[in-house]
Amino acid sequence: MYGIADLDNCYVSCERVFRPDLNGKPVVVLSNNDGCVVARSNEAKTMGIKEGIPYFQLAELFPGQQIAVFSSNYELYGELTGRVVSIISQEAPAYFRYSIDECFMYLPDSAEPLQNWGEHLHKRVKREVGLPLSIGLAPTKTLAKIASKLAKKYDVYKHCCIIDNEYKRERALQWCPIEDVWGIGRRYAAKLQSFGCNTALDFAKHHKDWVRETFNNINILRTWQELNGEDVVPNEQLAKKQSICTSRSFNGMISDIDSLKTHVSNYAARCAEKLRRQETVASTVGVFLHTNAFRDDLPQYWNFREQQLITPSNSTTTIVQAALSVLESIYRPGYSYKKAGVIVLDIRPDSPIQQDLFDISTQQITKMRLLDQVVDRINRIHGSETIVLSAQQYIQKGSRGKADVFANAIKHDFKSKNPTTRWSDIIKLK
DNA sequence: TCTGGGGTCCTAGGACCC
DNA sequence: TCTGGGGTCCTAGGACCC
Repeated sequence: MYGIADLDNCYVSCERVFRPDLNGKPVVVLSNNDGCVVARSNEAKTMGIKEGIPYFQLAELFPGQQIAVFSSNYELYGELTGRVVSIISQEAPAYFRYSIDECFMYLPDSAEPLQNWGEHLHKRVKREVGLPLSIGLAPTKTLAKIASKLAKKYDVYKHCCIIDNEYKRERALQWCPIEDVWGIGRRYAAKLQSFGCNTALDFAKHHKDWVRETFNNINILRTWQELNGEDVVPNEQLAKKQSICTSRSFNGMISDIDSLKTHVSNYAARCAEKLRRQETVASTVGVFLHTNAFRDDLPQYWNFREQQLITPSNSTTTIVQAALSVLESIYRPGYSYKKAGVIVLDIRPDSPIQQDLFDISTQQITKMRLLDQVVDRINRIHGSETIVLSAQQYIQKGSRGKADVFANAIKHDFKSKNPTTRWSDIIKLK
């Protein structure tokens, strides 16, 4: 039996942990740069606030309404959800983290009543972390996802819904709109609806050959099989990422290459750090650059290029150098850029690297490795960007203060504090 | 003024090999 | 007149997820 444990309205619920006064009220959390709505409380959903609407439209669309707004605070969400995963690791015999707010679990058939187990897990997470967790259990992951939606929607399930017989399966599929099925996105949903499939059940009742011929795609065939009770969606194979990307939209627009270099250096440094954290190296470094696609009044330019490293690496210095050289090759003056990003690819385990005959000496590699280790340690203890390469340093107009990395590049006007990770934000009781 | 960020997988088609 | 067959690898584009 598979289980999925899913936090309700994750970001909003995290914000409410330290703002219990907002329970029962409409709350939204915005994307980076306070761009658009990425999380909504149930009250905000009921009001009709759609996911993804730009923040600046909120006031126009819902004039005079009291809506609590937060910038995203990933430090907080990461820390709180980490606590939830730690509880799941104690309660579930096997699990894997699927996203920031979801864990798949595998539960062997046993005499233990699973309903009680699920309700216990929910209560424990609520008591110890303060976050609302919904649990769905079923013979396949796709059905478990549907069960968790039911668990969220109807109080009668007490936050844990189990699909464990044919009758419940049919009822659940009949209840579930086709576009809510895991693996059916907007495109497939529209196509299925054009064939009269409005619920998961309509789709599941079609013949397998019809699905094969109509879509000619293995993923949607698997979804169909899973809805019919066949466990075929592969379990997450690799915990390690095969590509790592760091990108940001700018607060405003940037035209000069020097500012772009600073940003790209920082994104590259983040990628290197992510590589080291998962003990891997990459052999390709790519950079992309965008103008603002929403501004049809301005000339548009988009480009992406990549470069092979002679020796696979996770060194900040090496990755930053490569990224900057790619940036220079794709940069075109005369445009206003809105977004840039660095992607590292061809990722493999960091151990016996094949040393290239023509690359820098082993001695130098060892030196850079030690430097990265020290920098990582200091940054971990004293906060994420205490030490940076000089290329990463933002030069503020008129001042040369401490590198204020990202902070002056991203807008977050409504950010909450970090009482669980920063001494300066710790909550004081009278 | 203002429109997110980070991933995975599949398929078709072209280049190239023997 | 008539121009094979089988395979791999790479890339771009499109779909999906949270």
